[in-house]
Amino acid sequence: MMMGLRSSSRSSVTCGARPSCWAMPTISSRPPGPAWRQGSRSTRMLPARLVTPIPGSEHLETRNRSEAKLSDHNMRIELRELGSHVGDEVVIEGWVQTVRAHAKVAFVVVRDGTGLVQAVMGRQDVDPATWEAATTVTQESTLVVTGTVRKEPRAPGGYEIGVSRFTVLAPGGEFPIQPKEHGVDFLLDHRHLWLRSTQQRAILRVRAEVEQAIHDYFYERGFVRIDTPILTGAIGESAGTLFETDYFGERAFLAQTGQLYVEAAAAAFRKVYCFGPTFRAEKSKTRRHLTEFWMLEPEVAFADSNDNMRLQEDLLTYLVQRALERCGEELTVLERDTTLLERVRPPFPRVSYTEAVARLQAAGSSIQWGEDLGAEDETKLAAYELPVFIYNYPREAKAFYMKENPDDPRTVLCNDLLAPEGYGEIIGGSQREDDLDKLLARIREEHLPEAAYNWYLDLRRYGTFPHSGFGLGLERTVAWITGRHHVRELIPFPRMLHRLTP
RNA sequence: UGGGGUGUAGCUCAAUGGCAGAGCGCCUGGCUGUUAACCAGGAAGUUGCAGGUUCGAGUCCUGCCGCCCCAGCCA
Repeated sequence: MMMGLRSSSRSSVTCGARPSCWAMPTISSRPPGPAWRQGSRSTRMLPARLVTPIPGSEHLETRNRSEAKLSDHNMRIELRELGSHVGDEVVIEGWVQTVRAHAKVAFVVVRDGTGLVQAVMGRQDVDPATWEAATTVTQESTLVVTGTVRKEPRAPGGYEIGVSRFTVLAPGGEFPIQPKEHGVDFLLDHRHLWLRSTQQRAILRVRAEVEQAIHDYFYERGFVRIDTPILTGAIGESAGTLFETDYFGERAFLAQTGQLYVEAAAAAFRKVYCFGPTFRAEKSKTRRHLTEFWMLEPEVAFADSNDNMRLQEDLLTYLVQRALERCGEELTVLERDTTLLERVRPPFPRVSYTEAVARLQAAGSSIQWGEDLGAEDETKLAAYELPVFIYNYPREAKAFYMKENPDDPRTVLCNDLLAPEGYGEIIGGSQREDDLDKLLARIREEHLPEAAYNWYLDLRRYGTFPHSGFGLGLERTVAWITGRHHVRELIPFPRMLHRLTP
């Protein structure tokens, strides 16, 4: 959340797990596996067939349409529906994944974004121009292929298309990303092309599913989505961690949290959340940091810190279950061991900060009460199968807006949630200080600009109320669910230190 | 900002201080069902930049630059 306000070798990217076909260029150093075989999403969650007769299509160029004089039975389909078209002559559009051309038979594996299919032709079964086109086409060339669908156990995905027409809409050129490992830097420089690879597609599908699950979860529970501003005014010392921009001659900053705004909205709607991009100018260079990332921030009126933790574990359980239920193929492609994910159920273990320090000291750590937990400490504490809550930190280690713990004023009512398997902090939350005088005292103690927080203090002047909320880092959460090492792969176009393009 | 690595063909990497190479990709040819196909051949290099040591530097030394990992900061 917004703690910031307080004061404010190279390696090869395994884009995939194994050095393998470009379809899953991976950061090197992983054992080979069969992930590339899992190209097709098959028929899982296939809704009604999305069949569109070619004659109605607007985007195919005339020449292609005229070349494909289709009978009434010819249909343009998406590859995910392939299984329901066995025996049909269909038209597919997509990109070349691999080509295997022999003297008298050729195989072209086509990806259309919804699935994968092998197009096959015998030399004597097609005209010379078609044969020439299919045997000289290169990776990522754009195709329109007409042919008959049949079951074929030898084909990837179990089906293939016997080609009758094969049209190259555009050449693939010398596609930079090859069927092999690449370095991280190279892949990130080509992120716009890397997205097409099997593992990257799987990763981003899981991300999209989790995002949808977030909205579904809160919608079904009566939360109101509040979109908070991205451009914000000056708020003082914390500027070092904020991206500054010019706002008609005024200083403005890109938001690093929506929390203050959802606190205001909580008094209007009781249960609210915001979910959007957030910006941190910290010069962090670790696998857990991005300068632009997506954060979910629920805020609930009349919820105390315990209610807050219950919401967190219930939400996270829901998100993990959704990913397991609907992204099984993606997790398989990613070679994610899902045994631990399947056990994610409330309640999660709860360890107080004070207890955590005692445990760490007993284990030989030199940490002293009052110090914030380091990454190594967190990893030790997260040695559970479930995510673990660490709650009630010393107030000096946390943000000004966190509510003083009535049972131990040295601490505040807050929690971090540490994911297992070394993924670390994915949530930070707290009960908010709802007492005007105490909040004001904290703002002064931190030497924050009081005037900038005047409207925030109004929330305590006019019908103040107990409330709690938290911030969940989307990329960190999805990194854990998908088992990826670095958050940069969990966002389509990562923004990091010294990386602003593509 | 510290600490540790690393930089050689388009890409991934080799090369005791002694002729700069392989695989992939690309081009040419061969091969009825491939599975990252395979076989044969071809094109492809200012070894990150600037100095230095040496008969000789990709290799050793100094400085600079880029990137990666870890830490701090946090989601």
